[in-house]
Amino acid sequence: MPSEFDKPYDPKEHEDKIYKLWEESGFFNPDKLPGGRGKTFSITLAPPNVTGSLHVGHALEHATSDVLIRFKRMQGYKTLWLPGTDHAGIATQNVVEKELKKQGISRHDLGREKFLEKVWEWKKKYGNIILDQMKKIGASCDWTRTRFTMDPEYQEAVKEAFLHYYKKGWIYQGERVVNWCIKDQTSLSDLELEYQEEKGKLWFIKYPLKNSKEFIIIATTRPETMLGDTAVAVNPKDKRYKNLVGKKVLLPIQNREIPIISDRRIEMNFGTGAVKVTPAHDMLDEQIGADNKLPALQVINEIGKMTSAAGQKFEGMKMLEAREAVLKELESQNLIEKIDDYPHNIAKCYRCETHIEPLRSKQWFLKMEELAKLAIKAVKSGKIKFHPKRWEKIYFDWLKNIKDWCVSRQIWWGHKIPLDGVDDVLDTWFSSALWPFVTLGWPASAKTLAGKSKKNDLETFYPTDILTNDRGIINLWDARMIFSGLEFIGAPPFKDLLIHATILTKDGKRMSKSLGTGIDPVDLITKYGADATRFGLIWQAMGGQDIHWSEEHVVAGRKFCNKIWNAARFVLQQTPPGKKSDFGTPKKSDFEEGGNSKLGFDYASSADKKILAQLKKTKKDIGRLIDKYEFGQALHTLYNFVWHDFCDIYLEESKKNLNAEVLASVLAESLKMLHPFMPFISETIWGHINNKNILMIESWAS
RNA sequence: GGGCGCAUAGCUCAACGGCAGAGCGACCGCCUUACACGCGGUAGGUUCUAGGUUCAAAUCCUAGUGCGCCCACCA
Repeated sequence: MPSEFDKPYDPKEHEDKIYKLWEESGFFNPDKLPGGRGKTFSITLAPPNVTGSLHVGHALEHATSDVLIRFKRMQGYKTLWLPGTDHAGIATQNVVEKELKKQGISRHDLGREKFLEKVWEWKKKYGNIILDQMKKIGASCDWTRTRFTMDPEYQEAVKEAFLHYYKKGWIYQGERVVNWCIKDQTSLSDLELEYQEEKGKLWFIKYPLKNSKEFIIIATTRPETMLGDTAVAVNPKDKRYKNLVGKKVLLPIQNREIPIISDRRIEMNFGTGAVKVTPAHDMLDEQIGADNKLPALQVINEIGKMTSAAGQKFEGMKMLEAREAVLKELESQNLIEKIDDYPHNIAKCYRCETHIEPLRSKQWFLKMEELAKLAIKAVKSGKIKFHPKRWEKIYFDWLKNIKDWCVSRQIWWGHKIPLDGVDDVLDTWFSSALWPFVTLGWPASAKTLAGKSKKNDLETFYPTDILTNDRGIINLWDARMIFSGLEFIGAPPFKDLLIHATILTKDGKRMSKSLGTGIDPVDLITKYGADATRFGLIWQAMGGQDIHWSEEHVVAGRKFCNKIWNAARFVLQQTPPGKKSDFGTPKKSDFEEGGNSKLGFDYASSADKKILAQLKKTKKDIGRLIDKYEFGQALHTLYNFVWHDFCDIYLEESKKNLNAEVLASVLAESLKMLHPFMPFISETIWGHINNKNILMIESWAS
């Protein structure tokens, strides 16, 4: 009886040791796993950004992936869970810039090369913190295969992918109004915006008609852009303005003649039904401008200041200063009809929260039409299944209304666009989209397929079995991985896409680091242990439903650990030292009449028979539930069996009427079932009752 | 503006057409030799509201209220 059993279970005494044991065994690596293992089971980790540390949502994701991997490993699959991190372009550039700002340095002071060195330093430090956090929660990833989205091989792969599209004619350069962040100095995709309601105003401005004393009144939230107006537009069905279409107005301040045109996209019910058209600073206006062959006048530049086209009076002013100046001027000319309060959504950069300035700019685009079709078909046909199914809708809605993907970014940290004379980098999601196959060796592996006796990773593990992530990146990442996999490999990157619960704060708000509402899983692990943390997360995240964070379940997990610990202690007390071999596992025949092992049915009491039957059922149920990704249900079932059926009833019974063999084997089987969920404590106890194998690779079926 | 999700015990959540459950907390007994991170017991619910379908509704339908999320070019 080891003395450590004399105290309550203390995870700190065991977890690091156990993790080291697993790592040294080599069994995280599928190539080192014993046995035949014809079937494979693979997951590529959703690579966390190297921007900082993980939160409790990641921990849930990693705990559930680890349940699957450990379960399948014990079931005899050749299991690979491939880890890594993402360079996360703008996000990482931003945090490093912030860090430098504390020292009073900007990235421009350093210059591109020196700045990138700093980012690499950051990556080295924080990339490792993230991976260490994963180890703490017990993730059984194959660390020998760890990848980073900027590894040299990865850079080659991104180049290959880009050029593949380029040769197909799907990459083109276009000058368009894009979402421009005036702080980060880069374009952003629609998916990289966040909207925030602000108390704005709606200004009603009188535009004088040419050769007339009359006005047409337009409504706008952005009066400063009027300096770049090249038309006024109304709906063709709008009777109020029918006789004005085709006439001209004299644009105030600029004294420029601009036409009144009609366009069906104009909403009659908004404002006055007449709209100023500024093709250089609004996406809809740009389209209207293109359809009506209007010129585009850029009056705001990429740093958010007025250009010479805005007129001498305004040139060099910041956008908001210009707004005041323009309004003052209009006021003095008595051209403001009225001002309404108008709360509306303002687009902001999702990384730095600066207002987005729609701006005309030369960017690289990837044609999406064919790729979107591929992605739609893969899910429609059932090759890829969403869990829960309803998330498909988010995916289809986006793909069906897809716009070409602006893949260029004007930042420094990222994959360079592999064309001569272009110093832009690629959208970070362009490289993430290739993750499931580049991490398995594409494109090099794809070229060396023929004639090899040993299969390479891509052949062996692609398509992966399941991917799990938060609903927030269904389109940003999942959709793009799906069409990339289909385009480059000819097969979807995974079979199942599991959208897990989003963990909200107790009062239902999104967890956010900046708001200080995030919870660090490492704090929980320190306080309660990794198994308890895993237990709490899985226990609470029953289905795909959002959950309000609640630490009580982690408390329950800690208590459960102690319960298991003490049950093991009791069983060890009932078994004389040196009789480790008695902890065999029941065989199929043990559950059947006529079985002749000493655990056998015929030898057992009714209590023995009952617990063996309950064990058999529990094991079956748990296997079925894990395969359905119902981890919470599986854990509840297991908890009920271990605590109530085994400890409360059978253990008590065995105090009166001991069958040491049955007692020991039920403990052994319980540990196996517990292992995917609570790997540390189960492995620790296993070490005391069995000296042949480590539990991690014990056979589930037995 | 459109779409989706949620509303069940004090709190966090199960149950998805057939007697409403768990964890945490509360209360009352117990240091019963595995475990007080425990054991035994108790209290606590008109399942958001109003209708409807059904022999039967927390569960299905309709409308409403509240909360959360996503999408969208009403400037």
